[in-house]
Amino acid sequence: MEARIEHIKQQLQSQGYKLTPQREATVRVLLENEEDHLSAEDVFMLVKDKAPEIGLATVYRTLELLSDLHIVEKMNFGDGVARYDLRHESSKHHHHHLICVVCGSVDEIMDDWLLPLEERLAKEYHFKVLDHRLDFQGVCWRCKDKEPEDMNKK
Amino acid sequence: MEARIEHIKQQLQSQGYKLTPQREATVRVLLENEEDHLSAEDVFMLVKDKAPEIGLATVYRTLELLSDLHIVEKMNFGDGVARYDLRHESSKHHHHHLICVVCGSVDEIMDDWLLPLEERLAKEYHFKVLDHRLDFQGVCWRCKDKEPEDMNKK
DNA sequence: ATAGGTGCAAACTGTTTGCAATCGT
DNA sequence: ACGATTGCAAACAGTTTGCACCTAT
Repeated sequence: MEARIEHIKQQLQSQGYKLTPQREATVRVLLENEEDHLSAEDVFMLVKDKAPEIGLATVYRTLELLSDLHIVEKMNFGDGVARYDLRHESSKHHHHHLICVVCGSVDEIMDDWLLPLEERLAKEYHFKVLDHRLDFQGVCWRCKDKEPEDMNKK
Repeated sequence: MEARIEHIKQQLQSQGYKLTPQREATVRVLLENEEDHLSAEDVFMLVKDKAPEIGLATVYRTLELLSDLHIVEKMNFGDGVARYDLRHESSKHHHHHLICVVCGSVDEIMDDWLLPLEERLAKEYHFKVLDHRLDFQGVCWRCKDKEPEDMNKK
């Protein structure tokens, strides 16, 4: 964990940015919630525990910066709220999301199932794929047992 | 075209809603721009030609209503703007998007390539898929020839 | 008359920005 | 001292909502 912070610090410094206390606190929150797809507001509230004086704008600026440096990934499920995830060190991992329409949970699956499709796209549509995202809406295993009372969204 | 409006009218009426002139004008705009992924503001401006007195709120309400009835699909590429598309009559078609990072164009491909994956999800993750979306970011055939000068986003 | 629908303006939400104060080197 | 960074508040964009009016039954 310290090693990963150190690594991020170097990434920042190599681009002329500093790892300020606020930025470090933000990164730590992201590290501690790596699987959670936090919104900026979520991050803000968690960071306040570590650095109570921080402002929401700083969190936004930090997340934006980290996103520009491809240290975090900014994503966006259809609800108009940006969510942020630390990118995993190795490989441009493509994660896919299982979004439960009942409880709102977002699980991740990491397999890269789409390589064959990308090849097909290149061939049939002459489209050069740089990245992709794949989200499934449905019912997660946790909710599948409960009675299906409220399956209509909102 | 008139037939499709008639069909939508019946869908509305079967749920107790009316096809008011404003709603009809909105639907016509969607029909005339079926491939365009219009934002609410786009729709608003186009509808004003047909029904100048219409308010933006009505457009939002209409799009929301049509979305609830699954007549249009509300979608959202990462830019914080909701976009709307008429759903194609037949089948719950899953369209996938080819988003060009150079020119911003959004092409659609209609094939349903993911059925095998959905089966695998059910088996391996016990996730019941209701819908999915798949977007590819990359370079479209139109831009691929031009020199690759400006590949950095924003 | 009554319920649904509309236009307008105000409210709200998530995000960005201007700016003066502050920090680290 | 200098440029980068911060906190705050105000600005912003897209969307939603409250409400009085309207319009078909």
